Amino acid sequence: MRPQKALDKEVISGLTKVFSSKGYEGASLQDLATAASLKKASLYHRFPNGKKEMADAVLAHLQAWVQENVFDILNDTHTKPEVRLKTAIENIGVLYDGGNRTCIFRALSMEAGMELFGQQIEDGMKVWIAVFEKIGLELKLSPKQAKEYALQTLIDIQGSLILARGLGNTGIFEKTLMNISNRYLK
Amino acid sequence: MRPQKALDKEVISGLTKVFSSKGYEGASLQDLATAASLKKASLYHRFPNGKKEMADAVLAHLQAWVQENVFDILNDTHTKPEVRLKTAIENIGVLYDGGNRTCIFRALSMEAGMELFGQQIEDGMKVWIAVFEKIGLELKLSPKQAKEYALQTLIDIQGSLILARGLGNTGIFEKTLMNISNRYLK
DNA sequence: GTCTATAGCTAGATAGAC
DNA sequence: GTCTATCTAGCTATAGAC
Repeated sequence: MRPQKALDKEVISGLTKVFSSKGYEGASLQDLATAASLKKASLYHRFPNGKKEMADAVLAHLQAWVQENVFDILNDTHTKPEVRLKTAIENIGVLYDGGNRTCIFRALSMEAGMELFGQQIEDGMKVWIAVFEKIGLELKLSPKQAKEYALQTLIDIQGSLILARGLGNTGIFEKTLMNISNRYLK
Repeated sequence: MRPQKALDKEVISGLTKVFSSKGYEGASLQDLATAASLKKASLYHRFPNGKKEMADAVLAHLQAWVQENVFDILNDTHTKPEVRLKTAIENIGVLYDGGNRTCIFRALSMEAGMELFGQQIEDGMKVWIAVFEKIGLELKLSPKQAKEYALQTLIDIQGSLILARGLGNTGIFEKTLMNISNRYLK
């Protein structure tokens, strides 16, 4: 075997950028290979099932990052909930590169993507909602309020990312993250 | 000349559905032709500059609809602002088919689309914000609040559309429209 | 494990009959 | 104005050398 040219992490990182910015159909194998610093055939060696498997790997990688840096933080009952919330929201800022990166759910939820990833997107969103609902309860919100705040948190993140991109103004996203925090902690 | 087979309105309607649901790259000429009840070559007769011109026509058509059914309503100073707002929000519900339809800005704002439509999306969003800012002032909000409410209105619409689609639950969108209304009129 | 080369197909777009 | 037929370029994916 020839030596491994690109590290797995670099490959996934490149694929993530392409899928996030171009969507599933918009991402060509040529784009993906270039971003991964590999030739197309080498990508197929690592992902024998092709493009779908590459996107699955990206989703899994992001899911693991979010689990570690958002969900586990929010669920860490050894820390005060106010601190957990602040840290988690900071990490959400990192996840979306301060408003410069599109959410993968959005990128993969155009029609063709919905058929392939619809279930994963739905399940993923439900976990986000459940985790924010839980921290809301720990912050002494009523069950109804906790549910509403959790939904509004996701709406704010997704909506502000779209506006930030459309207006070319990442400040909208950063401001929205602050609003989310203030809503819980006021 | 042979008789016109499909009315302009039906053609635009078909193209709109395809671009909205599949995005710019995801929409193939075959998809577009089928939805327009025409063959590919006939589409090119109506849109000599191809796919880009078709998407431009869809954008222009939606813009005109929004102008008439949202912006003009909100700006109609012969009616009380409370009534204008309610009517405009109802029409936004119609525009997005109660949460079933994706916003065209979102569908066209993946990377390839941003290069082609970025300016139109930015300009379009700015008009939305300006119009909602104006109605906020008429409803006696402070200038700062009017600006914030207008931004939040767009964030809520875009975000709730994404959640509605991702979760397969249009109720989230309908609920959010009510929240927008209540925020202004409380 | 990475590469060059290429198969097989579909994309966007065009020519020309009617 | 609509159609069938076709072009070229790009797509996803594979074969096989190293």
